[in-house]
Amino acid sequence: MLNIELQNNVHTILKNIFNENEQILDFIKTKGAKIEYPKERKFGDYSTPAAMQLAKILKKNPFEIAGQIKAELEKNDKYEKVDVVKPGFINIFLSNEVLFHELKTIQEQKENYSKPKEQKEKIIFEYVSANPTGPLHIGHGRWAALGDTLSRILKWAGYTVFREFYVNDAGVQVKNLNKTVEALKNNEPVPEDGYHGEYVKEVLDYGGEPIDFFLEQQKQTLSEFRVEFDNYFSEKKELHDKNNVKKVIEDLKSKGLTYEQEDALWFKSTEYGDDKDRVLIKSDGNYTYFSPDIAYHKTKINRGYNKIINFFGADHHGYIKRIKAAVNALSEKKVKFDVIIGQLVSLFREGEPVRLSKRTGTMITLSEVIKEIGTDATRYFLTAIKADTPLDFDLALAQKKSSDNPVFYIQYAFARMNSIVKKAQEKNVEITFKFEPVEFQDAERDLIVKILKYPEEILDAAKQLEPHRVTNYLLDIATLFHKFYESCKVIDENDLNTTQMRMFIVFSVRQALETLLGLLGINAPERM
RNA sequence: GCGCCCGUAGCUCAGCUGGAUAGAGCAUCAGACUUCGAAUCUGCAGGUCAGAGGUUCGAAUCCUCUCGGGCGUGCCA
Repeated sequence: MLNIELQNNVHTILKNIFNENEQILDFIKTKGAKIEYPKERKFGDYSTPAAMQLAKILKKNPFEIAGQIKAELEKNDKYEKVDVVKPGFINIFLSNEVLFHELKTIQEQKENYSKPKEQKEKIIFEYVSANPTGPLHIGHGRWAALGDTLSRILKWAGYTVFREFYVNDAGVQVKNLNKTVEALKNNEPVPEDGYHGEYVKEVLDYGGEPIDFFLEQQKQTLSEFRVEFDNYFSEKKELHDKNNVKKVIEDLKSKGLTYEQEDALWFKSTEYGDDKDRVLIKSDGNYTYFSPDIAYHKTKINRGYNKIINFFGADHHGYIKRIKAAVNALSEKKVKFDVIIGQLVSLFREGEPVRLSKRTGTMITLSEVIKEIGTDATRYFLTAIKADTPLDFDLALAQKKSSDNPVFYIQYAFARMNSIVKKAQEKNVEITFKFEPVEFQDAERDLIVKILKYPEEILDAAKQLEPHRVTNYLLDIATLFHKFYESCKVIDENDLNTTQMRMFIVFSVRQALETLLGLLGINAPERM
C-alpha cells in the first residue's frame, strides 16, 4: 500500500537526518508519522504533518524540519512533487506512473490486492444468538448484517474467523414457550409468563419441538439474508447434556474463585474487574443464566481460539464485565475478549414509528423487511451506520428505487461500468490497455486515488471492528465514479489512446467495487 | 445514586488513534439528456459540532463539569 510505503520512507529519512536520535526512534516506534488524505486537491494525494508532530519533541521549527524531509522525498521519483505549506505540512503528489502501476496490480491480483499474507489470530465470533422462541426481528438483522460483514472483513484481513450462533435452547424461556404451545393446543388462555404474540400459533401445525420450529425458521431467514454461520452451538446438547456447566463451576471452585453465601454459590468476578460478585447457583439449587454462559465461553477457550468477539445488544451491556471476568479467570488472561455493542433499531414508515413488540404480535419480522425491501437494501442500511449509534430505519425510504436510495446508487455505478464495456464490444473497440500516459483530469485522479485506498479501508475496519467504514467508503467510490462518468467520456473512437487509458481505469474500479460489494454481501448486478 | 452509550445542516447519519475552509444522502430552490444508461451530474442555500471551562502551535475529536436522550444497574433470561 502506497501510504504505508510513504510512511516508511518518511521514517527512514527521519532516521538519516537525525542520526538515529533516540527521540526519533521512539516516535517512529510509538506514534509514527501520520499519513493523511487531504480534502483539497491542491494539498496533494497524500499529506503528512510529521514535521509538526516532531517540532514539539525536537524543539525545532516545524517548517525547517519539513523542508529537510521534502528535499529527501523529492529524490524518489515515485513522488512527482513535494510541497511544504504554512506551519509545516508536507504535501505529496504521486507520479502518474505509480498510479498506473497500482491500478494494474489491482487488476492482476483481483480480490487479493494488498491483502495481508501473514496469518493473524484465531477468532471465534458470536453474533445474533437470538432465543429460538420466535422469529428474528430487525434488531437481530442489524447484528446479523454487521456480524456477517465484519467476519468477511476480518477474514480478508488475515484472521481465521469461526462464526457461531449460540442457541439458547435450555432455559426458562423454553419452558415458557412449551407451556404457551400446550395452552394454545388445548384452547386455554396463554399463561402470564408465556408468549402472547400471534406468531406462536404458527407452531401448532408443526410436529416437533416448538424450539426446533423457530430455529429452522431463523436459519431460513438468515439464509435469505446471506448470513452464514460455521456452527449453531446448542446450549442443551453441548453444555447441559455433557455436564459442562457443572465442570466449569468445579473448575472455578478449584481455583478458589467461588464462595458460598446465603445458600448460594458466588463467583469472585470482582477479582477480574467486575463491579460486584455474581451468583452461579441460586439458593434454590438452580443455575443462573450466567453459569451456562461461562461454560460456553470455556468451550471457546478450549477450542483453541486466542480471541473471542461477541456482538451484544445494548440492553446486554451490563453483562459484559462479568463475562470478561469469567474469560480472564478461565484463560488466565491469555485469551482476548472483545465486545461490540449494537444499539437498537427503531423502525419507521414515512416518519411514523412501527412497533415491534414481541408480546403484542404486531411485530415486524426481519423476514418481512427483507421481503419488502430486499436483502441488498436491508444489508446496506443496517451496515451503513456505526453499531454504536441508535438507528432509525425508515422502510418507505429504503424501498424507494430512486436516487434517494444509496444501494441503487452504488449498484448503478457498477452496472454503468459494465455498460461501458458492453458498448466497447458493440463498437468493436479492442481493449488492449496499451496507451501513452496522458495528464489526468481531476475526476480521473480523484477516482484513482480513492480506489487505491481500499485495502487500507478494509484493514481499518477490521482493526477497529467497524464494518460501517467499508459501507461508507463504497458510497464515496460510487460518487466519484459517477462524476468521472459525466466528465470523462470513456469511449472515443477519435482518441484511442485516451479510450484505452480510461478503459483501464474502469476495469480497475470495477474490480475493486466487486471485491467491496462481496465483503458487504451485496449483489453486484451487471444490469439493472 | 452509580455505570455504559448517544447529542454534528430541516431529517437520517459520516468524520472522533488531535491537523489545513466540518462532509454525504434526503428534503428545498435553480440548471444539464441528438453523445458510453438522467436510477446520473452541476450549482444555490442550509452549522454557536448540546453548553461551559481546560490541555496546545492546532480541538467536532483528548480531559473536567453542566444540560438533554437511551440503556443497564436481580439469587431474570
